Amino acid sequence: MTFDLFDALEATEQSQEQLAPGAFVLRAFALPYVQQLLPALAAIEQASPFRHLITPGGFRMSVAMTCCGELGWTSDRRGYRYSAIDPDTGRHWPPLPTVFLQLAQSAAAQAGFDGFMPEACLINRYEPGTRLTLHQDKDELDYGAPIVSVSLGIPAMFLFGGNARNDKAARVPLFHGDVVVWGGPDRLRFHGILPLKEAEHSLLGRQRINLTFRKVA
DNA sequence: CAGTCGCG
DNA sequence: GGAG
Repeated sequence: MTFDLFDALEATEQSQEQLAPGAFVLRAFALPYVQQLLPALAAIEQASPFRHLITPGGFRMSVAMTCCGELGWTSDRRGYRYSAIDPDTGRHWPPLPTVFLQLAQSAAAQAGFDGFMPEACLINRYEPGTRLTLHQDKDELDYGAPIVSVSLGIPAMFLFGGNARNDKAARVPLFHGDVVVWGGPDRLRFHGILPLKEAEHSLLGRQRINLTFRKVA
């Protein structure tokens, strides 16, 4: 039988780790919000279903994505962009639920970023095998605001790299309820997710949901 | 190059 | 031969 610490670990008490001067892992920070988060997520998914985006290179992303908020992030052969309209439905993205905003603002403040006002929340759905290669979040006009990233469901190995693609990336296991916040001098750090291991979560099944909050403009 | 692939 |  195979078994390791990565499979067994899951933070149940809140704690804080500093990855860099402007980057923090807030363990279990989102747990008090989960009961309200999940029904809000179900409503968003019904209005703007998850879809696999195509990169400018013509490849299908393994993560399934949707968005909520005034603006949503999308990609196609023409490039990456933020849009007020969901290109799949032709309608506005669902509004940012109050509980989403409360969680994002309190996590940002906990990491030292007061007054965070995101207008976009990108929602990524991972299944075992799904990955996100090293990239920068640089489609926003405002790099003064941090990125707030919430993990729900099965664990994932987060890669936190440097400001250059070839910089060696730190590996940070992320579990249900963990929140990562990075901004200031670390706002443009490369980051990604290794292919997820097979796992099952009691609330979310064989999936990981990631909420990423950004101030776009 | 938010991708896959080849190489080592 | 597999992971990164």
